[in-house]
Amino acid sequence: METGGAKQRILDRAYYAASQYGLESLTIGSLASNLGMSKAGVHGHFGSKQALQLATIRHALSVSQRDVVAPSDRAPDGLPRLWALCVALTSYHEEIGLHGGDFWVTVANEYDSRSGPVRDTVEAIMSRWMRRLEDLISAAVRLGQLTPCDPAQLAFEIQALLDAGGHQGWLYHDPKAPARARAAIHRRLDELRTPDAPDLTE
Amino acid sequence: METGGAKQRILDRAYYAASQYGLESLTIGSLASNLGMSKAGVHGHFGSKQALQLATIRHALSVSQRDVVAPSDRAPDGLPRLWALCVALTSYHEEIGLHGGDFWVTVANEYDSRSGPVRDTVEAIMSRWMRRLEDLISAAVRLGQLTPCDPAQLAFEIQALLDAGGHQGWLYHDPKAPARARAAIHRRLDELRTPDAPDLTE
DNA sequence: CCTACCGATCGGTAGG
DNA sequence: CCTACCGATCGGTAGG
Repeated sequence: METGGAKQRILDRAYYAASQYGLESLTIGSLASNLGMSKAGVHGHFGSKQALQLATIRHALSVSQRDVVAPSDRAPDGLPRLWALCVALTSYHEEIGLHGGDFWVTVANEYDSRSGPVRDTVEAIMSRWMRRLEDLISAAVRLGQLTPCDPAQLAFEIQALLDAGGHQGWLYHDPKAPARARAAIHRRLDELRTPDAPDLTE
Repeated sequence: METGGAKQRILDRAYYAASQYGLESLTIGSLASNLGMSKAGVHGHFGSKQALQLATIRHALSVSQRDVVAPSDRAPDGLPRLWALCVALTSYHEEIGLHGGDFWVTVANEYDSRSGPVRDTVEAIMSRWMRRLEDLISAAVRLGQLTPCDPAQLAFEIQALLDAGGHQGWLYHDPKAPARARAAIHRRLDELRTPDAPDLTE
């Protein structure tokens, strides 16, 4: 069970390419030539282009889990963890500033009007992410950190700002976009925060 | 100068397809077969695929101008016009619920990490749109309808919510997304509104 | 607007 | 993992 093998190299490259151009425009041929391999060599690791797309999604999921979700899970449940998650993601958007767009923003938009197994997988993962935001909001209300509100509505707004932070920065070559998203989320959470809730540290 | 000719039929179809799948996956062959024409017949109207993409963008611009921007321009300058524009766009997102995604949301995300003439055209148009939002915000402040704020920051937030209203509804099959966007923008503008500014009619 | 074609590239397979 | 293929489709052209 080697993790640095050829399959991982292929997935790293596919993840990198899909973050910029999406999963539909991935081609086995260009992936192979970028890696100095033959088409059949790449193809054989997955069996079909769709299997490669699904494997790339799973790879992206493990990267996000490791780099964004897991660190923020060390913060206390409720408002601190919600805010830590937003800071982690917007900071991640700032860091990847030189190597292409955000995988999930790109792919979620690519598949929102499509159908098929790849779209269904993307939707399931994004739904789980929205559920996470809503659960953290509900916990924050239950813990008396946020005044009661509609978790689905607030999660929609937070996700809108996070997406825009990972997208508008690219379209307008504006490196301040993630910070704008973070500031807007901060203000929104701060106005819903109860007087004795913990501060939102920047 | 006939406006209902073959070229318009091609552009209508290309606009429809690109709203769902983007401009990169447009193919002259599938466009031709959808329209009952030959590939060369479609190709001849534009001369190149890139010219077809650019013509489709111009077509989309005239549709948006007619259906979204022009009606809201009849509202008074400043806050009423800004709010009318947001209502017009989110209402449009609700209406197109059955025939594919929003062209600009799809295309802006498709090209945010790409380069080339098509991307440059998309960026220029989206920048002009952001400028419109910022100018309406500045006017509202100047007219004493909004308390002073950073127009670029508020425009970022409004655009984030508008985009999400046109995207999350598709990804999650949730027809309430445009209304969520409208409600969030309404609340944000209402909290910045001065006491004697005109009401934001729903 | 059409038919008939061009070279390039697509995903995928055979055989090793 | 490779070479050598397959049929299909890509954008584009010639000629009418």
